[in-house]
Amino acid sequence: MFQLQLLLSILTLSFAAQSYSSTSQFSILQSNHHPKSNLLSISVTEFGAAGDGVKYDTIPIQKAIDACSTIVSKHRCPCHVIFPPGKYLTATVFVKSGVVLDIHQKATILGGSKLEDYPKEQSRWYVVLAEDAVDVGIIGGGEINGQGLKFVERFDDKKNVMVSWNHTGACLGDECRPRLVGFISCRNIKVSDVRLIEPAYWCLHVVRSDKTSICDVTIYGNFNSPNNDGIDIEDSNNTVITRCNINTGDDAICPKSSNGPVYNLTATDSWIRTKSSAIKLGSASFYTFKNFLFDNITIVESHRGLALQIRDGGNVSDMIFSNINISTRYYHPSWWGRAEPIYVTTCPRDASSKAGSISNLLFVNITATSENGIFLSGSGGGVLSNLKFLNMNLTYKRWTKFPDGLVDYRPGCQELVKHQPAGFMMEHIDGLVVEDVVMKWSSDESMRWNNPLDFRPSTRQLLYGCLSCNGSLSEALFEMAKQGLQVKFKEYDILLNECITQRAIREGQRVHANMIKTHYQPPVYLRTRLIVFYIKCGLLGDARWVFDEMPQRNVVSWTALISGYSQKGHISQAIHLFLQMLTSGTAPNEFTFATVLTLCTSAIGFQFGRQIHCLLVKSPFESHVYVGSSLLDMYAKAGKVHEARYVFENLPERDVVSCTAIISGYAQQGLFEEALELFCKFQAERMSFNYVTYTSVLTALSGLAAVEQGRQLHAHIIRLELPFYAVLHNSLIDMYSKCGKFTYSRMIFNQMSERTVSSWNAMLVGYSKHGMGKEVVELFKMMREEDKIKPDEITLLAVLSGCSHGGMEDKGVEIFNDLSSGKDRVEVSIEHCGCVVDLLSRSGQVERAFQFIKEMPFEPTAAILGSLLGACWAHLYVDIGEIVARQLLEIEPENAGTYVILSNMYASAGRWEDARRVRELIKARAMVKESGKSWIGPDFIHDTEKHNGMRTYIPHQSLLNMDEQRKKKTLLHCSQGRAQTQLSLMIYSHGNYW
DNA sequence: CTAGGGTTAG
Repeated sequence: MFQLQLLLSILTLSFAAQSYSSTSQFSILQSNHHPKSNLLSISVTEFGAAGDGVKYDTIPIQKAIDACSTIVSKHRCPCHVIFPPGKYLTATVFVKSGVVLDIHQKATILGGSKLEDYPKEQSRWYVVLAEDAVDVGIIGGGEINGQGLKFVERFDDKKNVMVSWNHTGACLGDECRPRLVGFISCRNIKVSDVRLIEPAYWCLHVVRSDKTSICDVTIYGNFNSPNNDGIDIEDSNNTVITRCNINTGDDAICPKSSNGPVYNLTATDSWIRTKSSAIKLGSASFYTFKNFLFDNITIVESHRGLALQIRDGGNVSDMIFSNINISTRYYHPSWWGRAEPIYVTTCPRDASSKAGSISNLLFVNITATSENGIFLSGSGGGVLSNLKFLNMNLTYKRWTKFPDGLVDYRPGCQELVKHQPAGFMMEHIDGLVVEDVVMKWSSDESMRWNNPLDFRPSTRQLLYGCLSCNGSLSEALFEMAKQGLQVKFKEYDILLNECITQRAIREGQRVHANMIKTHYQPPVYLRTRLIVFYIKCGLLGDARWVFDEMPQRNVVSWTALISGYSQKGHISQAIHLFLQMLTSGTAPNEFTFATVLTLCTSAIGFQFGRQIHCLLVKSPFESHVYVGSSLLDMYAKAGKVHEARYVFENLPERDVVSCTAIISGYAQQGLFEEALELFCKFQAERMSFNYVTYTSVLTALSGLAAVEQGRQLHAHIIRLELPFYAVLHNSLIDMYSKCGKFTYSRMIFNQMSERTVSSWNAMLVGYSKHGMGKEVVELFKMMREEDKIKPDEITLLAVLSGCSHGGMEDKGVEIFNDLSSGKDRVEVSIEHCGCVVDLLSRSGQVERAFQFIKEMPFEPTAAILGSLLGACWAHLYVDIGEIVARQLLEIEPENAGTYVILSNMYASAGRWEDARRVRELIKARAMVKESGKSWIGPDFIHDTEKHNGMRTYIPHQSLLNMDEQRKKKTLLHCSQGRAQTQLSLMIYSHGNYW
């Protein structure tokens, strides 16, 4: 099989190399640099190219190419366009069939940085581009330079920020940069003996092409530029890459199957250095990769060596990697890769992605020195099959100090997964041959790799098989049915685990049924697994049934069920269950606390949350990170940011979630500067973030209308190549919209693969806030026509307020009528009614507004009546105005403004006497606006407070500050009062924590 | 075995 594949690859190699000369039968080429015959070569200088690096030579170069093209069709032979020594500044030049760019060793084609000179379609932004052409090439020993740094934002490792962002306003982020050299739908391509330098984006891009030979090409891209891939072979077949030297910031050789398969790719005798993956298969690839050979390749100082990251479906098979020398190391964790010499995965990008398959890989004669191990992870739906590792020499040692070395990077599959490093990390593999593999560890103690081979559970099943042959659930179930009574703990455990990971409802039910049928009495552990299984499958009732039937329960069973209720939003049931748990005498653990505290984030739950905190103080879990983030989040959500911060500062350990929780705590309370300050602080401390952090930071930036910083953060987010998260996009939309940058927000909105109601709302609110009534109405119309997402209260509020401020009064009323009845009915609140009154008032329909107030199911607020009173004055509805003013004065008798409007209205209507009377009234009552009073007290109520007639104990500031000894004493003291609520009883009735 | 942070309005 493999021999055959090798043969195929070699055949491809010779075929592609010969194809050019076979078509150029008339070629009698002269020496490249001293052309004697003008017939077969044309110099760009003949068409007026200056080559001074200043003046744009786009037109002369194109004329030379076109002239050459004419020669090609006339004489049916190839024609060379010669670039003599010099610097030729240019925007896109289009290479035609039969034309070869022949660049002198001392000549450079320089990509211009003015994007307006490039073609209209961004898809054609290349410095050199061939489309639908045959027999094309670039040769001659010269250079094509994309001047990437003039376009690109760079990542500054030291400062951990992006710098020098360039864009034109017509485009955003990645799209603002031309690629360097492109061949689209071409055949017989030869790129040989050229230097491709500093691309602004991808460097050499071959798309939907056939028979390409790339040899003796040097590629250099700035190490800190994003997306400057070396060679991208997209939907193209029969490609040979040989004797190339690639030193660039992003993936060096990157086959992509975006719209079609990639067959027969050979890369040999090359040298690669990259801050990303040296060889990467599977960046947004959906189709087949087959018959690839990589031989005699040296990879140095890269962030990942050989990477097969099949995250979007597609089948990969028959690959050989032979004679490869790899060194991989850590760089900043925001770059792809974690120093794995070999990385193979089929983890889908996100829940909606198809799982691809990978089979028949041969790694032979591989030497690697790396800071991390080999990572082989299939996924539930995409097992890796038939992997062979022969004759490998692996050395593991660390020589850099970048963090997060113990975390593998599987975006979209399970997010970041912490694990001990291993020589080979393996998961979901079927068929593995390892022969003559030597692994050595450096003596450095810090590595502590005592697990050369780590088989994750799924792999163990497949390899050692208990019940299951080949890991197939249906076969395992068949076996289970056959064995009946014989099935015991271990088998049930494996089966249930598989059912849980695959969310296989029917299968899990059969396992459960088998237990019942055979009168098997599952131990607490297995019953708990059943609970988890039912919860994961959304069958809460069944989970509860298993729980209720349990003869004994442990903390895990309780916590699992509480969490199940919590996830489904059944807050009170969850709280009730927790109280039952306490009554039963089961001590909560850190998992329970982390779960239960999240139940207290609503206003109703806060009192309860404080009591949990009391309980926590006595437990050993007060300073646990997970518990701490829940706790601080609870305080923050209750508006108590100081307490939240206090909890945060006292956590002995911080992580992304706790840091994000405190940032978003500030942001949600409108303390945007504080949120940003913390974010910057964490950044300086090299804390790692994730999309949730960025979402919260964007909220803060949006609140401050800080577009510039928002844009920088956006650039940074793009660079991270995160999988799609709607919430993150929604925050971006909100940020740009609030700042009035609708080109950006709308572009993000339009490009979203899946929108949520918040996406629409963020857009609508933006338009509304900027008084763009027409846009509001149009977008809302689109939302209704698309009919995918149901509008909610916020949608209605945004639309109504947008219409009222954007001169679309009638439309607003119409939409209100639509949404306050019918199938997509929205719960109407007093705010909505206020908007409607405003709409009617503004359009002069004072009587209708008045009628509406009478009929609406709320008592009108002063603001609503005030807006109507204003309209009465403006449109001189004195009778209604008098009634409204009276109502208003009942609510706010001391509001002088009401009298003033009333008096003015009388005056406008010529009722001078009434006007004077009202003015007298103002004077007589000597109305002065009273200054506000309030009672300011400590946030933490001292000692006890009355609550529902019961006494409950609340932690107060002094308690938080106390040392352990005093804390206990105080609590003990508290516990002497025994008339507490049910919970308080639990807390204090024991001297120690259970 | 069980656990924490997230978008839109006011």
